[in-house]
Amino acid sequence: MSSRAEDTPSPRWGTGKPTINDVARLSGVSKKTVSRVINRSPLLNEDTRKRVLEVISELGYVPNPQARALALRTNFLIGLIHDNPNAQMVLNVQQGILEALQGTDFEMIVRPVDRGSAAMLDDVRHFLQRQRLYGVILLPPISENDALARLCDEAGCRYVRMGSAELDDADHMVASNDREAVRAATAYLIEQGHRSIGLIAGPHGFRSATERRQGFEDALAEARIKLPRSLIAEGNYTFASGLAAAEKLLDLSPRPTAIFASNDEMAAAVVHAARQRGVDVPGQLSVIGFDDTPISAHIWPPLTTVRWPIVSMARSAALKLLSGIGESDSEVAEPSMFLSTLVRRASVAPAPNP
Amino acid sequence: MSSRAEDTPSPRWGTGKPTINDVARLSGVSKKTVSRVINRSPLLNEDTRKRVLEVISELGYVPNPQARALALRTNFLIGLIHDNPNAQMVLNVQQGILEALQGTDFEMIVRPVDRGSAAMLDDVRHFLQRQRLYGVILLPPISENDALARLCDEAGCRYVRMGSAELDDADHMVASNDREAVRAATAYLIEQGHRSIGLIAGPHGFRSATERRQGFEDALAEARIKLPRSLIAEGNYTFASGLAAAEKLLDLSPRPTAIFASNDEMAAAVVHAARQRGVDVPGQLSVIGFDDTPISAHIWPPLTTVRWPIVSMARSAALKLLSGIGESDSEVAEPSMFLSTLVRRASVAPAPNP
DNA sequence: TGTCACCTGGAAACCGGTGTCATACAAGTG
DNA sequence: CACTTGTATGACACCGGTTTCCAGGTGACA
Repeated sequence: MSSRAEDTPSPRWGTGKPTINDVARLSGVSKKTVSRVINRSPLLNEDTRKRVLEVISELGYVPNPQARALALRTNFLIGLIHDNPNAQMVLNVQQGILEALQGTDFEMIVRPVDRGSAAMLDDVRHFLQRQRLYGVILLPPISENDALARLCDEAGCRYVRMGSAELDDADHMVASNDREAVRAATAYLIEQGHRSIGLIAGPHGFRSATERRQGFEDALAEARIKLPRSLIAEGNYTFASGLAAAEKLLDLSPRPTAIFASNDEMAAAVVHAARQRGVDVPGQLSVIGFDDTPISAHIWPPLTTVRWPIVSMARSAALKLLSGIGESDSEVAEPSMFLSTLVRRASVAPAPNP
Repeated sequence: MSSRAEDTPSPRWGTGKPTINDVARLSGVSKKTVSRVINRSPLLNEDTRKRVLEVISELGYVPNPQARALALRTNFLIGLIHDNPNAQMVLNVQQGILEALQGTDFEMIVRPVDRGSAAMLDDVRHFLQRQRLYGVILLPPISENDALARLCDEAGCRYVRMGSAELDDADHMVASNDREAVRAATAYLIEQGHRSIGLIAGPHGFRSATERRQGFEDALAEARIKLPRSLIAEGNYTFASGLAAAEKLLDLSPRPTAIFASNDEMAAAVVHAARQRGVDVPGQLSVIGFDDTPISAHIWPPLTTVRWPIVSMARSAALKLLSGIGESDSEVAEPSMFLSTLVRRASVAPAPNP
């Protein structure tokens, strides 16, 4: 029909949908009044509200979120920025966030990033500037990156970091007490008579790794057990790295009688490596992991591990965002510290007699 | 300043950001011309374009996506609707979709739903109506729900279903050839001398379950092996259900010498159950799974399994959405059928001599 | 009854882009 | 030279909500 078309994506919505004007006309009030009904303004005649609501449901009117977003200068989107340490964890976090968003107008958009990439910060900056999200949630391990938090500040974007460390800043952080949880787990091994306990630490520079390692050392120190350097191996939270670390520990002589791995992937690798060389778990080797991911229950023997309430933490992080960080009107503060607990399964047995 | 404030969420963006008007003023052209530059309109003087681009980069101008969305009646959001069958799979799909969205203005929002819930369809309907997404991608197993596809049609929302069946409708579907892949996997077991092979089927009513079962039966029929009913157990793709099914099969006498499980979770359960009752895998029992999720490589022994190119499929599904389904101008059709392949690991051995 | 504070609701502006159409100007054409 | 054709640009309405500002109506109170 038109003489020439400029190149634009073809629209699709907005043809048959009723607008706020239709509602206003049919209920005999102004747009503004309808808007007041939608936004639950308290200064509003009860009869008017009812009438408008009737028309709304009759017409099946749904306010256009784009228009709302434009007018309100908020886009009702929460971002989840993560660099996938573990699929189950990411999905649990998504679940927690979505639980918090339930019943609100907010939605979640997901942004995986590449921790290793040099362009990571620029990517995120670009992302934040373009999308102008209401706020973002940062997942460990990338949440430990302070530059990222500064970036959010600069971009004027609210944020909450999930972590496994002490709270530096309760307004922007939700954390679990990894150190204490690992101390308790290690103490449990010691209780079972183990004296030669190997540690597969997390990657250098990660707060969670440090916390877990400290918890481990706390327990040994309490029991006055010395920790030779050789009993410490490092992995980067992947199965492959755990395998290498486990092999190193299992080749020691004398072999440790127990190993604490800083996450389940690496603990699974320990079990894997042990089986490969005919070492019986838990008969000759006890193993404890961390995370309580499904794999810990599915392998044989099922892993004793530390469960951290990741879904609750994520939910709390999202609520914290929505309740307006640092704004004085947040009535009930969301909890910021969560307790992890030891889940006892079959991968731990009393230490064999020498 | 104002005498009274109505209750609205506090805005946060839009205070300091340069707008298209700023760019227009500073480069001495009209808004429309700036808009043309942004949208890469071809009818545009090269010098003007350069000048505007300079001003844009100088100002650090970023177009407001909400305003664009409103004007274009499209919100540049792709929805992923899934009911979590498996964390790794969901995450792989997210990765594939995001790869496809890379460099476009689109973002992905995630919507997990509860397959069991009666309110599921209403939830989704409500979600689609409210968000007015550009399009959605449906993941199995929920993608097999025809009512859901109809819902998308009614809501005027583009969609692509990912599946494991034949293509009913290549415009709206991306699929893998499960049947053939399972046939090949089963044939491999037969090649290894197995004659008594158990099947842990997927849940009744699921297309993927049917396809895989048929592939299994195809292979047996080819080799003229009879399949007694007792060798078929059913699970619902969870570890727990796999455990129950595995126990049933392992308690048979004579015991099957191999088991094909319709996904890795259930295959892992078979290994788990076997170990529990001292049956050696693969010495006394060979196992094959399906999906090639990480657990298949991490348990001992590592599982032989069928890998389907889920990331590529998801990427293709997203590209299919973006390229405008059913619109005549889609130049190169996205591939719709993907081939799954057998990954041979240590869980299969030749059948023991009776 | 007059004054005033307090609700309520309408008109118009606004959020920040894009579409339509008109216009100015250059080049091609018979 | 008048007339079409085509290119580059601008004015202005519009997307569908929200907000500002103001006026009319109401009840309380002197």
